[in-house]
Amino acid sequence: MESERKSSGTVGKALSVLDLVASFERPVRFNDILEISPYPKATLYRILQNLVTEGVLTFDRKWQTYALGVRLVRLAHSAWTQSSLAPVARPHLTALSEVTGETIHLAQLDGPHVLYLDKRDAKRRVSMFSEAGKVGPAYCTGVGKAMLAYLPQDELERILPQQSFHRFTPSTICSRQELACELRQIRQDGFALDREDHEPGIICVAVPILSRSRQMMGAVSVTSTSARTSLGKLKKLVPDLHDAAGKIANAAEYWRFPENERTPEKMGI
Amino acid sequence: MESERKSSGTVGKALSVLDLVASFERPVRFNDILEISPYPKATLYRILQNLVTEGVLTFDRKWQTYALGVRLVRLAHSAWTQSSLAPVARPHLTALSEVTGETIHLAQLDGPHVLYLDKRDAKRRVSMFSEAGKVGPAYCTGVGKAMLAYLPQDELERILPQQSFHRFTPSTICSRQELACELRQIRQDGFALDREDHEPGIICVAVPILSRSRQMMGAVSVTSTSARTSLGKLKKLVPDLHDAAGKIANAAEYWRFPENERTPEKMGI
DNA sequence: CCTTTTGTTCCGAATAATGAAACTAATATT
DNA sequence: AATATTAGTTTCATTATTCGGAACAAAAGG
Repeated sequence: MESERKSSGTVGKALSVLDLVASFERPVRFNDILEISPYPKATLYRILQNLVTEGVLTFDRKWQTYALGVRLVRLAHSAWTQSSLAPVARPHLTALSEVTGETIHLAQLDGPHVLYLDKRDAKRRVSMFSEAGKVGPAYCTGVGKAMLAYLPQDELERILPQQSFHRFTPSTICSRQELACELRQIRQDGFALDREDHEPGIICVAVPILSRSRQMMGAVSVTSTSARTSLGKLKKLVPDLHDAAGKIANAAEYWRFPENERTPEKMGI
Repeated sequence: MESERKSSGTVGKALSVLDLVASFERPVRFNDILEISPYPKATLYRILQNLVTEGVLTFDRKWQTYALGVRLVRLAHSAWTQSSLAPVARPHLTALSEVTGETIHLAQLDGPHVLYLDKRDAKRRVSMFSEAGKVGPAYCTGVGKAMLAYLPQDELERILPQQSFHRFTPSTICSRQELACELRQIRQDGFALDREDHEPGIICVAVPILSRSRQMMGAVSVTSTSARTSLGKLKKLVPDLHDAAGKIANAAEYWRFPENERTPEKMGI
């Protein structure tokens, strides 16, 4: 396991420690965290204690383990409601899943990662909490590539060095050069393909969600298996995807300020 | 709007500001936050900037608004997975919802609040993200009272002063004395009732989830409307609730450490 | 009983946060 | 258009926290 980059501010350090704890999938002991943390023992100790008293970490004194606290769940609910595309996108995802009959994903970028915010299963029609909040790599997923392709140059350059370029399958993109080339292609086509880049047998088409001012807000995708369908057939769904993405972008722009004390006109858009 | 209590540590302040932002249901401007914050302008400004650079808040420069960032959603997913009862309780909630045919809630305490972690609707069989993470008052909900009743004295005393005792309906409990009395009754009965305490027409039975060492871990409830059923009939479901709560507690104790490097025996339980 | 590993406390030095006030940029008012 | 008001940002000397090496304590393992 690698050690994270040392953050500067006090809150940055605290958050980085939260990330460390989150990187385990189980409650962890002090030493587990210490081993992968860039902080000296005493410092880490104090940060952990701090986080525990703030209720954002919990400490199980019986097993001497730390785990992320439920306070975060409450904050995340607000985040999901007030700042992600999820609530606004919900009806459109449902519609899309009915039209296509395939698995649908809604994602946004969280730093260098793809963060899934909603999902419709091919069978089950409803999204689940346990799916939202998952992260994946950006350079080798449909939604990830669709988003990277429409990111402003400066942000892209900040994010690219943080991609791992790990080879998951024979068709995974493994270098900045290849990726740059692929992104150009995506901008030309208006959609991104996942040709079993991340998981063998899993293919997908994704389109970016763009605001009227062409700002990249997220991405939607349709996923399937190469056994059930082909990339060619999936491509036929691109118009439906663009349609959904457009509707989501629109809905987001209009619903963001329900009580429009400040109308778009006033702000000069 | 009231101003929050000033937290001591640097991270505490940062978190309290996050709470402030979360307390709005929409993106907010600097001054909106300033008005309800206990911090001077410059201080709040710096804290906000910090949080933005950490990615835990986002700033929309077009509208000059702050909103909780998606980074929190990722952290919450880990919290939900590694520290809440939700993943472990899931199958048991499903079973309970099938037996009762009514709405089921799973909740834990988050400070003085009830935090809902999962929900099964009477109709739709699956839980949704938008439901998990919601908070409610503890003193006037079934799950809340069930949990308070089994809280250690010292923790209870820390939490009680933080209850608002707002009168939502004619039957809401509005004082510490009444509540203390009700909690005694609950400990005697082993279950809590919501007699339209919080919302008119909504009734519910709740039981605490207790570990083998009688530690309170959370609560489960069955909710219905007074139009459809009665408290008397709901009470008949108490055995099913206790059954589910017991199973959840068991599952939690055994599944908490999947790879038991440290077995309960070793730890001397 | 001793050794090793793991967790906790101390305290002077280093760093970061504080907040009043001055300043700039947007709106509103006359 | 000029002025007043409100909203947002920067500065800087002061103050409060955090840092982290090292010593200490407590378990776990021999």
